[in-house]
Amino acid sequence: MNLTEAIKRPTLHEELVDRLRNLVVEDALKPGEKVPEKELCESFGVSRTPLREALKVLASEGFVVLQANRGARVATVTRQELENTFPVIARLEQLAGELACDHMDAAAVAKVEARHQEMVQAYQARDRQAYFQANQEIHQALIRGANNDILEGHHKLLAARVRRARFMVNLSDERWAEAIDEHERMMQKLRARDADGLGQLMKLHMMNKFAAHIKAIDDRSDNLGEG
Amino acid sequence: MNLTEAIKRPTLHEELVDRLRNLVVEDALKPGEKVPEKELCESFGVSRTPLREALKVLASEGFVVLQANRGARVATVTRQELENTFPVIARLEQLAGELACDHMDAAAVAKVEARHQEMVQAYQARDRQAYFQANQEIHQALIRGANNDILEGHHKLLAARVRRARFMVNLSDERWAEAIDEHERMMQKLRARDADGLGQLMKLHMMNKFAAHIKAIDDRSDNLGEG
DNA sequence: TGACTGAATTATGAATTCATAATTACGTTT
DNA sequence: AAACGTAATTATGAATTCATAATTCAGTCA
Repeated sequence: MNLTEAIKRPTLHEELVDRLRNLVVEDALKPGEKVPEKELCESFGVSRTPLREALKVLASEGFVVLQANRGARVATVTRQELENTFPVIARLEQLAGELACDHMDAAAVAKVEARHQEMVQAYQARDRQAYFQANQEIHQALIRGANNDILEGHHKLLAARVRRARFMVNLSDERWAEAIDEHERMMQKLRARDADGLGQLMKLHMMNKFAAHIKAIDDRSDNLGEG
Repeated sequence: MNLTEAIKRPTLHEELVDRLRNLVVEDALKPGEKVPEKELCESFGVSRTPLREALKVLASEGFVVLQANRGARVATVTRQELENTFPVIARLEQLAGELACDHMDAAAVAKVEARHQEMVQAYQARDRQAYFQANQEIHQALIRGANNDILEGHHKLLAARVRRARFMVNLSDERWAEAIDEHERMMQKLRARDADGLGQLMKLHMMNKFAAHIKAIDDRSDNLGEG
């Protein structure tokens, strides 16, 4: 055992990147808006240099777009981008499911079981907030259980990139019931340590989730007469 | 048709990020070395501000690691990281293969065919340089053919991250012959527009490539007595 | 009144400066 | 001579400054 663990104090730079990314993901900065450098500097109490460094990083992650001599704007997530991102996330989740079956220990599986029960209860109570929370924790636990930093990192970025889309659409009752059922089957595969099975289900679950998402967006567009 | 296409002059920032990343990928800056801020500033003719911005981006991409108050070092690609990265790339290639079958037009397929022939000829001439070149172009064309920017971007990053590993190991004659055979079968699937088939083969091809890679590394370690 | 011109203002990109942390060099002590 | 402690030097992170590009706004002319 190593007693001299490296001290992990987050640097100003990382801190700024995280805070800024959250502003975008949590929708405090709206898509298309220009990023108010000055105000952010004041509210964070830093000068422009570290803030701009953070913006460059966020740009490389796709959360903002830089326009030469015109600063940064919050990236808009287009329909096309959603459709491109979804399958990639689905494949990463598939891989994660396979690896998680092999790598998670009993304690980790038990934790997922617990979250799963919480999620089912949230569903029965029709508590969307609690449902989303438990749902996200389950997926995170499975990704984490895959024990693959690269996979986790890329998944995290992609998931954050489309998370904002969640604010846009409501989960239909029908889809909600389906999702619960899919999760139930996923748990069965996990208990049985059926790696390929869990992977397949997770991929399918994601693609279904995304299809419902896209459908909800389309329906709303129709209502607004946007073709 | 739009005659007023936006002028795409690469900004100093992007230019720097690309140049620096190339220094790492092409092994001009060796893993573990500290990044010589001063010299790079002089050789690029820029001040520290934009260079450091670029370093932050490279850090988020994983090519360098930042140590608080101790600057940047070129990231070392560990065995563990290779083993984590390979399966992720393989899944992305699988998805790319499936999408490419659906999206590539006849001209694009013809181009891949041509590169494939060049690659086979390079193999027959045992011209490793030409082989690697053609091989990479084929994979890039298939990824591009998937017509999915998100997929392409993440694949590009991951591929660049492990590309340096190519410098470390030699392709064995046995594996070389296998690889050619796998590519031949991939072409058949592409011609037949068998999306799932091509995806499966591309995943398999990647995993085989990586297994050979790992084996070569292990063999060399054995020779050096590194256990 | 509305579109155009050009000066004033502001925002942006990049260099420079400054405070501080880390490293090195040196002298002291045992 | 080796190890420790301290001063000098260097490197780093971040603020500030500066030159330039973009935007705004007032004034002019059709």
